[in-house]
Amino acid sequence: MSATIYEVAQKAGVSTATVSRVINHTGNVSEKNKSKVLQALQDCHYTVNEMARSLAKSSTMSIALLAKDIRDDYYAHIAHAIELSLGDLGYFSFLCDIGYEVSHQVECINMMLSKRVNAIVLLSSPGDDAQMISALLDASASVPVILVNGFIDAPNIYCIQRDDAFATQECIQHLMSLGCRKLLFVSDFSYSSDFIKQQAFLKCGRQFASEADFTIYPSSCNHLDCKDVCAFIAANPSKFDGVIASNDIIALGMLRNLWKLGIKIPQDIKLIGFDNVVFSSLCIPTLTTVDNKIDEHCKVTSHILCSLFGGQSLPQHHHVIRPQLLIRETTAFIPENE
Amino acid sequence: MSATIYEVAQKAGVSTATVSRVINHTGNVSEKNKSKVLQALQDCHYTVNEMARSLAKSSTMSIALLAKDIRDDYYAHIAHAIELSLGDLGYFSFLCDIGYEVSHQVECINMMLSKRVNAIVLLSSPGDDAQMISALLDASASVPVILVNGFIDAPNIYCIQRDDAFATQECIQHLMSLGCRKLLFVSDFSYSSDFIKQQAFLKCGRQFASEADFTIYPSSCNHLDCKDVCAFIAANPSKFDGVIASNDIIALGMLRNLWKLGIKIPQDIKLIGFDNVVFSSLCIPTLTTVDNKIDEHCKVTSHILCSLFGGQSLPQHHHVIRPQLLIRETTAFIPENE
DNA sequence: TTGTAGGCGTTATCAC
DNA sequence: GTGATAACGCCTACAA
Repeated sequence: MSATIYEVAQKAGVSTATVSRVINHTGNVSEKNKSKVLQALQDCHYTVNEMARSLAKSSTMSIALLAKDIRDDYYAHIAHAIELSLGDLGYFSFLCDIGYEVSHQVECINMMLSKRVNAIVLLSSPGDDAQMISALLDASASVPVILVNGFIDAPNIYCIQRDDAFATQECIQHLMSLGCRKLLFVSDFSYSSDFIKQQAFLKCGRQFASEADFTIYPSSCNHLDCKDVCAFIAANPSKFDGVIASNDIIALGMLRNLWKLGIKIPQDIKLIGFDNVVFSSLCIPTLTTVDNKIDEHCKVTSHILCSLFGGQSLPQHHHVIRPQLLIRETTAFIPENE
Repeated sequence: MSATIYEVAQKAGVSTATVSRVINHTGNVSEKNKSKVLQALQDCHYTVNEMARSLAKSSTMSIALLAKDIRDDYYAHIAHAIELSLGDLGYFSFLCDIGYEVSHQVECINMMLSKRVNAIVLLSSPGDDAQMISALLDASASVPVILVNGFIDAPNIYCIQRDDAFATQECIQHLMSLGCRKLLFVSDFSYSSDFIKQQAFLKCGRQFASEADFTIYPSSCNHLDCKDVCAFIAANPSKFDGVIASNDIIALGMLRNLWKLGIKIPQDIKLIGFDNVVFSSLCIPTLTTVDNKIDEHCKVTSHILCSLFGGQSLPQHHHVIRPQLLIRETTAFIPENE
């Protein structure tokens, strides 16, 4: 148990008001009293009680970062950057795992309201669950809500969205420019972004219906069970010439499994992933992938929060970030006569 | 601004005590009053103020998880698991980035004390900085401190350490059993565990001095600039037959770069990494690596915290976890006559 | 079963 | 410059 301000005041022979002034550098205190207080503070091993302080000031100077799964590299990076930039502003931010279960997610949001945080940043799509959306709307009534990769159109909710549809289009255009005409989309459908990519893929399919084939692999895949897709591809060797995987882990799993099946990349099939994980540039051949522009996410998020706390109103509630296609060896151009 | 308990009491026509009883399911309240309160709670959009509650109960039911860098997969996993198991106990835990700068780390620890958390879990070695150790000792005077991969011998400090020396020994034994006699250790020396591995490597070097050569690559390496080591190896083709990299990223970087230089793995050189990252089983050839047994870390950490909060005293303050060598293709045995 | 009132540790507004 | 003292919102004996 740390000492209270009373004990310090008593030991220093002054009032609690004076002690408070010294602690917070507010108001004038005579040098003599100041040093007495400083000494007493030391002697008592005093640590301020933030509960009491927050209660008295009715402000916590804290921000909650909520993620479904902090093990996700993408969100860990964003969280890290936000913590840094907000720390500079004097705000304390912390990260919470809210899990995949909606009821628990809602509980966490309410918990944050109980803790009287100054803002809630949701690092992941709220999905389309009505309960979750309603919880966020409720929250936005008392505190600004930032959605990183989600969208809710409401007064106190600010959204930053990655344009996955655009990125998917870029992938397709790239593949087609290389001569691919038989495209396959593979995903584990565990993120809402997977569906956005799928929709964009289908849309391009309709757009280019006369020029190329667009297929969606119907089962969910991850790096462990991508053997099924690969076997499927190997069984129909001439059916596909370009594959888009919704993330690098799947792509890398496929890269290995297709290699084992004797399918050459990029000669036989070209392959693209998403996320630009470290290993995408270490594999053989290096993986063409999409960079999520995490830095930009962070910049925008920080900017929103800073403006908000700086008392400025933000006209723009919806920010779109365009990912960038990184062309590497899995989509290298191979001249026909080779 | 959420309503206070007073407003709810007034609206329901009861006292604040009754409202509090309803909120906390403590004490008996007549059905009639209960429903009145419940209704008022709804009408006022009441959210409990945790600051006030914590102050009154002088307990926050919360635990701080501190990490130098939450982007580190290893710690993100541990943090995730701890959050889950503590949530079941009714404790709220949150993760904070404390950065690499000692002064900031100390600040964060003190901030946690101000917040009156019930425990501090440091997810990463405190290093040997005197300031940091002193801060942790101070903290342990008022709250239990758990060190995941660190060691300080003090009453209220509990330590969980990964036995990296043991793991390194295992790697060396494995390589020697395959006939390797010219071993190289490569690291980026950014973690304290890197030094432990290096020490263990040197110790084995002395132990097996008559049988084999042990070399430590003097510069710091990561996946980007591991080209230097690889060039060095290529320039002295017969000088090394086994490489231990202190983490998988370096190992995977080397795997690619050695391949580009025409050095065959495992035929020419055998390679081992550390951490068992996802891609270690997706690369070609698959990487022999060391699994950190994250699940065990979590189990032990959770167990310590549960016992502590359950009021039990823990005789054992130091837990050691043995990593496990996973033998894969980069150390496959190649018969001599092949 | 219910209400009153004191206390949790700070901050901040007054007088002095 | 300094010191009472009233908030801040909630919990919990204690009394009724």
